[in-house]
Amino acid sequence: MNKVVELQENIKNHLKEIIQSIGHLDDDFEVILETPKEKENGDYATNCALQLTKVFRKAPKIIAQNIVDKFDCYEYNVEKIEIAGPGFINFFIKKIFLTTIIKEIITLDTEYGKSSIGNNEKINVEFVSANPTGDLHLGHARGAVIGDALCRILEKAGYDVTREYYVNDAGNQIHNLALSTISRYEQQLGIESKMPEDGYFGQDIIEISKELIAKYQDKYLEDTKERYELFKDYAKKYELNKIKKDLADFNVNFDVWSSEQALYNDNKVDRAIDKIKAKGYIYEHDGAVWFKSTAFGDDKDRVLRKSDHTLTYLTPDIAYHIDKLERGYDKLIDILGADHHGYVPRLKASIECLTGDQDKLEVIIIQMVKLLKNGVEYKMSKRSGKAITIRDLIEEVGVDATRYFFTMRSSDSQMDFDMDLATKKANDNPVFYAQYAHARICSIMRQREEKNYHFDLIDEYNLITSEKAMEILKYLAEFPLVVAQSALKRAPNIIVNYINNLAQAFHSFYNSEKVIDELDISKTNQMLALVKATQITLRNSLNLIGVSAPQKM
RNA sequence: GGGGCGUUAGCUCAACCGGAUAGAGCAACGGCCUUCUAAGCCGUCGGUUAGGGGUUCGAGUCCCUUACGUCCCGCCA
Repeated sequence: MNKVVELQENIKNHLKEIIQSIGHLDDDFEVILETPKEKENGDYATNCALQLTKVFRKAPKIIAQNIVDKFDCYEYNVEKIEIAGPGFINFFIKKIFLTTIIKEIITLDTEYGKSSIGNNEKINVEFVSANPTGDLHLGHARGAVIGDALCRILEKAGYDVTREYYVNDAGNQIHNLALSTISRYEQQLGIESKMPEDGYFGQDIIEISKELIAKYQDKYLEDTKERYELFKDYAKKYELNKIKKDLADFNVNFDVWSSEQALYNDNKVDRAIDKIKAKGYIYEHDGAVWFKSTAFGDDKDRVLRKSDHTLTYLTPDIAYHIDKLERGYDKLIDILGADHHGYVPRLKASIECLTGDQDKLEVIIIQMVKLLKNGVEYKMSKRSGKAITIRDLIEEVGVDATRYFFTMRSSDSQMDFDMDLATKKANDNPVFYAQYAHARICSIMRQREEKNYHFDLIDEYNLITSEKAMEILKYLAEFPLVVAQSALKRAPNIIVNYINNLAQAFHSFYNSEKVIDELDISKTNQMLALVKATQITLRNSLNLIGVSAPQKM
């Protein structure tokens, strides 16, 4: 906890003591200290007097006055304290105190922003998990970006994070992938062959068939089990490798790739059914095996084993979640597309049934992305072969811009992705605003080296006093709190807002005062330290959303 | 019919546990490069927070309701 954050905590505790001393003994009462929107309203403000009107049966301003009378300004580095509006208490912190953050940031460097609110809790974040049957599209890209940013943020906030991708390498869609590959293979060899109705019509399947021909020529024209298995595995691997490469190029990396097929191989799927059965929530009806999920809040019971004895998608997925929990995670987070939200209650029902605690699973729903091209909606379809893929985004829009664009929106609002805007007008993208601030600082630092100025790590920077500089300092100091809040709310977009605010504060500062003043060496040294601290914080915050911090632009 | 998410400035979106005068960017308009990067800064314009009701000292935020958009409601995955 840095000194500024510590001060906030101390002020809160002090206020609570005062409130208790004047008669409100409720230990659960929490004093809220917030940063007012308007600068005139101080560095921090509390509404506690307003909240206490009912307890004390007095006007809020009188209560506020009672509190203010007892407040020890000297001890808490408060320069001025005042009562404003309906009864807010506003605190103005001594400027010199805010500058103590500079030394701390420079000392911590890449570590700055860390906190321990996560308490090393083991948390598993599963995201993307697209079927290995084609390219990752726009929706996957959004999920990938938000999932990855969330993981980075959780780690910074002190969680022990595992990034996991669940590969659906069994089931119907893989069957169709195999049939599609066989069909393309035959077509490439000049044989008339019909694609399956639910087949995959993308260019990638044709590529796979070409590779198979290069490898085996026309050896597999006969319809055999061997051919089916071989082509299936080949296509699966091809698609999965492509996904892995696309994600890696998108700056998204996973710790664990879990296979659905492996769950079958290890007999974990049958065991999952047995476990539910042992709890007494399995019954048979119309020749199928059902899970009585309505007992756990689902709106209808779910089939686990169909009357043709094959399993539904849900069954291995239950086994998968049980497996994750057995691997020792305190919490599972699934990041799912909005089209799967109806699936959540049944999954949670299974967790509730088997562990008695459905809150072990947390689901983040990512709303749909609508693609616009030339002003009209461009339907995404994995099978049309015409959809915009994650690869297209990397090449046409760029990794940084795409990541920034997806992260800046809250995951529960739908968004339009305007292809023309994202590509043609790339320079207007807000990501450049933040990166530019960083590049400007780097430029100052280059000058520093040329002119051989240094900045010493002193405790108090007495020559930094301007309003613009104070604005920056306040943002710098709250960074660890912002990260913590972003982690707790599972909301990476909070970081983007923060980056924007900090960049703005810096640009404004930059335009109003010179950092390097050749006539005032000691002030220059102090200003350089402030700028350095800003650079570190900008870079660390950009890093949380996987966006680069360029030296030059 | 049931449910999830959304509806805030012309457009795209913010708004911390219910707080003070609802903020940014884009667009429009007017200024600022002899000075560390003008991909920037400063200013102007822009709002019945979809409509209605309720809760209270106080509501964009909580509750009810209506409308609209979107997604889901399978022994598909």
